[in-house]
Amino acid sequence: MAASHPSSHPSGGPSVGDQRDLIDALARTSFVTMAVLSKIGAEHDLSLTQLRMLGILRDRRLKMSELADYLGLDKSTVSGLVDRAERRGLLQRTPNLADRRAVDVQLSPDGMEFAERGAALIARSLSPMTSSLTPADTRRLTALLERMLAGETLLRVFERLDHLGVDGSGLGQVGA
Amino acid sequence: MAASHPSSHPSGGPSVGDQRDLIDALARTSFVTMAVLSKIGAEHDLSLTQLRMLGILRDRRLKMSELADYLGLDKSTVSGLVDRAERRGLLQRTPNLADRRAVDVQLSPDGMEFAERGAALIARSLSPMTSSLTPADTRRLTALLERMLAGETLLRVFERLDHLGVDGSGLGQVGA
DNA sequence: GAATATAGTTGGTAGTACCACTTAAATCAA
DNA sequence: TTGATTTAAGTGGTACTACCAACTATATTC
Repeated sequence: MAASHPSSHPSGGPSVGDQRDLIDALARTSFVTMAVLSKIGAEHDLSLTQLRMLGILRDRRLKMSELADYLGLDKSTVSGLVDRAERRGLLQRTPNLADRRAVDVQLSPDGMEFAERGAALIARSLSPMTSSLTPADTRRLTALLERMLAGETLLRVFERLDHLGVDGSGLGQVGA
Repeated sequence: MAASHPSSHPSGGPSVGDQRDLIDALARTSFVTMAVLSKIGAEHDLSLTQLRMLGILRDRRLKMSELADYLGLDKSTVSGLVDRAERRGLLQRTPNLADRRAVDVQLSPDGMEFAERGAALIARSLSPMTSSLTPADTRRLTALLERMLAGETLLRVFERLDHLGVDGSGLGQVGA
């Protein structure tokens, strides 16, 4: 995760080194961000995944399988996640009216309040990191990240990964 | 995870809205980055944590407890992680010469090669996202992230979280 | 040299996440 | 319209992650 290479790149090249630097910075940023999120979750007995689930359900009511798609997880995994969250009173299952096989999931009033306060708490916990920037840099960084993310969704990212031969050119097999 | 608020902020204010925008962008970026990392790991039977461990050990040889600190995990958790990685031949435990209680961990030759190829693969997999930026923006974004991260380590972040009363002003208790 | 602390491991528990399988409902086809 | 297939959700089983409490062996301190 820590690159070391000449920071200038060969004359006409596509700035491979710069890309590597950015990727390193992204990875580090992400680990820090995730660590904060997961720590805050842990303080309230919520895993990152549960946190994410609440975040997604904050402004949506979804069928189980849709929720699984959003999270990028197997349906059976989501069954378990929803079970536990329902047991804690954070969300509710209700039968889907249009399709009697399907089950809708939505936050309970308690869950909604919990999610609201959680979002505020997360913002507050990350702000020490973000506030080390000047206001102008803050806006610049946000703009750049948004430009980079434009049109990116987990689904699209995964599709690329599937198609672009992660396997074919992969790591080979070392262990069992 | 998706904010919606007026993008300009009241005259003299400390740009609370801008901070929120940045935090949103960071969270989204992190989820995408993590999703890619964990997908690639999964293709090769490595969890995010294992991936991270290999990344850390790529240019370091550490005692178990130091590794635990780097990862922010309990020592017993790291015992298990190292067990499994060792079983796959990715790393080796060797007794520490200076302290006979301690155990050093380092990548095996296989593990080193694995980690090298993994780093390259990760770079390739994230590059579709990063390459949507112009070379100049790539460098700008990297610089801003690095400025933000300057002096940030997981330890410092966690310390702040501990001291800054995440509990006191937290979410209250809703579930069990 | 005895009390205490530290390094690492073990055992136990809860949660995450997968796959293969099952059941019920919906859709498609002959 | 019945019969085959697909789809939604959940079960059971396994492996891994991560924690805590307890334990062993070595270090440090008094």
